[in-house]
Amino acid sequence: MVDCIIITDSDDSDEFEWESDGEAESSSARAMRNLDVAGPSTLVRQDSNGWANGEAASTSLIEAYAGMGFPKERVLKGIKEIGYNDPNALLELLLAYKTLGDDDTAVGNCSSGFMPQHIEDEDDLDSEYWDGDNDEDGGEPNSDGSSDEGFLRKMSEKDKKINSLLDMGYTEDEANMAITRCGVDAPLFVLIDSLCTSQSAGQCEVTGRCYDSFGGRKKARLMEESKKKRKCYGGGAQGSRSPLDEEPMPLPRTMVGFSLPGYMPRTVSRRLPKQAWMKNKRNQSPLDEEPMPLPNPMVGFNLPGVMLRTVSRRLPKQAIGPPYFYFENVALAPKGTWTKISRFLYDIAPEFLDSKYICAAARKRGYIHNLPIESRVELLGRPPKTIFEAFPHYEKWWPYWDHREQFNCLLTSVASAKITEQIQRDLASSSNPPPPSVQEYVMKECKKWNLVWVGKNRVAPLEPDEFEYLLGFPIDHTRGLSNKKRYKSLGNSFQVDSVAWHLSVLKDMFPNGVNVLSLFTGIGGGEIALHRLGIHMRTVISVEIDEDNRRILRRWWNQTQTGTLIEIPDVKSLNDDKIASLVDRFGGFDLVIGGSPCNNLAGSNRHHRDGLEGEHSSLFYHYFNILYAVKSAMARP
DNA sequence: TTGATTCGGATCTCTCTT
DNA sequence: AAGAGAGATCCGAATCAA
Repeated sequence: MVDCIIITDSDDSDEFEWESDGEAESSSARAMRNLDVAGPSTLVRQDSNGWANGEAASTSLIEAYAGMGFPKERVLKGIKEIGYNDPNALLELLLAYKTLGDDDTAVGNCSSGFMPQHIEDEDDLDSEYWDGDNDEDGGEPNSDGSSDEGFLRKMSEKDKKINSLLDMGYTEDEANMAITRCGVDAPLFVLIDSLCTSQSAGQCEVTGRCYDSFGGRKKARLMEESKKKRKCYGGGAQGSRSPLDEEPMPLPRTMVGFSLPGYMPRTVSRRLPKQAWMKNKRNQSPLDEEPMPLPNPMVGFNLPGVMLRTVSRRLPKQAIGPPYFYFENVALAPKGTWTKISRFLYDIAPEFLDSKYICAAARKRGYIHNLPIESRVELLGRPPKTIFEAFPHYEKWWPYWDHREQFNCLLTSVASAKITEQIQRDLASSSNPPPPSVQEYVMKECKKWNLVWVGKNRVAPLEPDEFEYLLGFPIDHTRGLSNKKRYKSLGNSFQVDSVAWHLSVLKDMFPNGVNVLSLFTGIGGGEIALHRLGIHMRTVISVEIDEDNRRILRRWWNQTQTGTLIEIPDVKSLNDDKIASLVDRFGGFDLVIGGSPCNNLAGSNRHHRDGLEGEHSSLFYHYFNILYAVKSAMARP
């Protein structure tokens, strides 16, 4: 029994130095952000209009919307029409502009392509599953045509299709589910196949405990039908078995599949032409999930300082905390991955957020959580949103033809000297400005590797401490490791400000602090987010396989925290008994947080992008298992 | 159809330690 | 000399937006 490595009680929170000596001129800005003052004063609460502390909205507002991808001219035009006082209406107008292109005249009659106002509709629809209450019509979550006539026509079509499916022996639930999933315009055969697919997928070959929310009502029928209907996909190819196969794997609690409360309308309007659909089907195993479209822009449910229309999502009863949970992974995972993850996590819609709306570097991530999403609070000391805000000293050598304002995703490795030297040679032997072909090559490499200009014709990768700064970590947080290791650990971590935005709702809910179960802790992005929010961590059970990462967290903990840190190296060792014992010992967990390994999901993995069943990414199922075990242990009297 | 983006990995060489 | 560890240098494709 060596699992519990360390229990630490530290009482000194003032000695840690965020700032290293001899920083370049940007260090003052960095120091400002890294003044690690926890507590209410670090928070900026938004007023009812969504403006932080009633902040004036003029220039920063325009910049904020421009940062979201809206042309400044249109922002100005929108402000002329709406004024500053109603950001929700303004955003809606901008989205309408975007939807309609330049045809502004029709704005008044059009709903936007992705606004969360549809969420409640879908929510209602889905909540029928949670409540087992079918007495309401599922409704049509979204439609471009908003006229009454169009609406009635669609409802009539829908009724016809529901009746057809009822005649075939499907239940009203299933019929509604298929229409929700495929759209009311989908041909009948598409609806039938979607039911066939979801049933066979839902049954898959997983055995063991079952958390079927249908309460067994349909199970026998599903078992029988899935066997029968799998034939339509030509046999039993079930894909490769995961390393976890020897362990009983609970089924997802529901098999609702693609009907996601809180998810965007595009989810339910995916319609493929028959041929494309057939082609698509041929390339998928019966277990493949429907793809989940990503929102564009990827702004999550709301952003600091720019509140969208108030989003109120209703979670399934089983998903409601305690414990609260927070799961993170790459947004651009292989097709169907997020649908599957969501299916395992109460069918909660992922919140897709690109951190470029929070900081100066892109980081497209999906977050599934059961946290409230209203009344989020922004950290004081907003992170820089552009490259020059973050590193003003680079402006000196930045050529005018490099138009980057933000970095791409910070990965786990950086460019070698060979690349930067090649760039230097090419530029030195070119005219000034260099010819378009050279510019194109240089820019491609700069974007690919996040290179910065550090001298005449000279580019260089970001330093590890610059990674730390951009990702919201204290400067020198990972110092002491090799550079290679620092890049790797940082590249695998959270963007702290983004996560803090989501977790900020816990501040008022747990004035006495939280007990945290932290899975795949890494270098402690979640813990640092909580700390920067001024949320006291009474206990953190941290599960992290890498000794270097554990050491970094331990060092940070000892210098900033007064609570108890318990480290567990291997997530696989955290069985139900151990979880029950921890729950007993600490009185349960308030937060279960973690981002499971993305190795097999990430686009830059050329060798083993094997999806959720890959060697590392399949550890997601441990997150799922552990969450359910915690919930189960906490439910016991 | 094209272009842009992407929490990576295998293998080699170099350096340091024993 | 052997081994360990760090760094360097290769290596496309899935996915999505335009």
